[in-house]
Amino acid sequence: MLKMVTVTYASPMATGLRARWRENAIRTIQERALDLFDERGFDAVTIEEIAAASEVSPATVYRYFGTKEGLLVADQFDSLGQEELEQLVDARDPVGSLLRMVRDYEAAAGETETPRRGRSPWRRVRYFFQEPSVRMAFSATLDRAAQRILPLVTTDGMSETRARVAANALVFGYFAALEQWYLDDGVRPIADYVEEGLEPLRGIWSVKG
Amino acid sequence: MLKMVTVTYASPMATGLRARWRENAIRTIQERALDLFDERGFDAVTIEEIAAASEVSPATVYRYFGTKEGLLVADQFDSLGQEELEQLVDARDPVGSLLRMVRDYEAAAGETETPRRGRSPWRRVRYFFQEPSVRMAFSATLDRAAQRILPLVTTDGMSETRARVAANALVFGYFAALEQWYLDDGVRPIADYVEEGLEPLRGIWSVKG
DNA sequence: GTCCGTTCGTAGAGTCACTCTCATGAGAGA
DNA sequence: TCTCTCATGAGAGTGACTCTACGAACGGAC
Repeated sequence: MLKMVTVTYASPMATGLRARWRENAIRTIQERALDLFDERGFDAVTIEEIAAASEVSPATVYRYFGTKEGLLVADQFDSLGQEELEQLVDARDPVGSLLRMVRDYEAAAGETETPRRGRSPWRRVRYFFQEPSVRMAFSATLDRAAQRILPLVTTDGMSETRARVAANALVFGYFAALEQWYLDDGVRPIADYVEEGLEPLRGIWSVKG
Repeated sequence: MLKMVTVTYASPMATGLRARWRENAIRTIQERALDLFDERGFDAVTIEEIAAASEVSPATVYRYFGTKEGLLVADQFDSLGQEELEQLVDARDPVGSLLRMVRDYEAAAGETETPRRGRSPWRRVRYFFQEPSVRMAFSATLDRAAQRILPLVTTDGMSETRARVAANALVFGYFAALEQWYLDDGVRPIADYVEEGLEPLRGIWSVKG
């Protein structure tokens, strides 16, 4: 059975008590889940166990994450509003835009998270590439991202077909770069891989239609 | 629950009685399934019903197709041997190779299948883009295809990262072209969309690393 | 501080995709 | 014709995911 879900994520900077609890629960569930996955493997852990370990009901886990895979693939992209996305993406240079986003993300992550292994993002990303069903869910997220950026990477005079190809190339090219980063044990920053790997794609946006 | 499956498909030109029956069963199951899906929608049909309509046991459906989505996404690529693939793909011009494969496929399909709507490939492809879980399964197939062609599209001096990006761009670019073809109601042959859409990707293999 | 409406987590039952094991029967080879 | 092989079917089981109330606590209004 292959399910697809869209989940509403918390609004940024929630202030109420209720919202605070929610944010905390989300974090707790994700951490407990990751602990269990690391300990016994993704398939061997049930949602019920995760819920119990997080002291919430299974229904709550589904409400927050939609699917088991959603526990790992908390899609950054999906939570972005279309307007925010428009501000981030420059149709003239989508590769550069992506690169900037990756750099910003890495910088932000470097501040809040412990750099040692066993911590994010390593811990999660491992499953993206090792656990087939998670990889699939991640692919689906990227597919959705491609659809969303489609209008943003379409330059004047570019045919719709080429625009679609371009969007997919960009997004799944990022996937490829990320995988190489993972396979290299993350010795260099992700941005390096994206920059080097996607360089040839720049031609797509500088060639005449 | 998101499952991933690899299924062994029938060897080409099976000669025995047993094998013949098998091939026939596979066709029957797929057709009955498609009938039911068209009639009541993908989600509303259970494997049990498909099995009953095809006069086989549910276990057999799973044996042949692995998943419910597998009934629609009978991956052409997965059934190809690596050697065959190597003969088909020219590392100098992967886009051209893909184009040739698409043209051959369309030509072959044009002979055996009725051209009118409601017949393949239209009937099946509709689900690729409309049914989320099927779309996901198709993405996964393409992802696997990208991994398989990786060594075949790597030219001398191309870094591994760029090779990965190239493979993904090619395969998911094809996805994009196919979707545009679908959205256009298939008025022009698929090959046209692939040719036009992937044209800018040729630069990837003609640019210096 | 109290009351009310809304929101949100929980309980519980149900569906169905998918797995596994085992026994049987029918093709395939001698 | 006999036996070996192996695919099929039967049946039980697992667990992801859904749906429908229900109850409680939050937040605002006064």
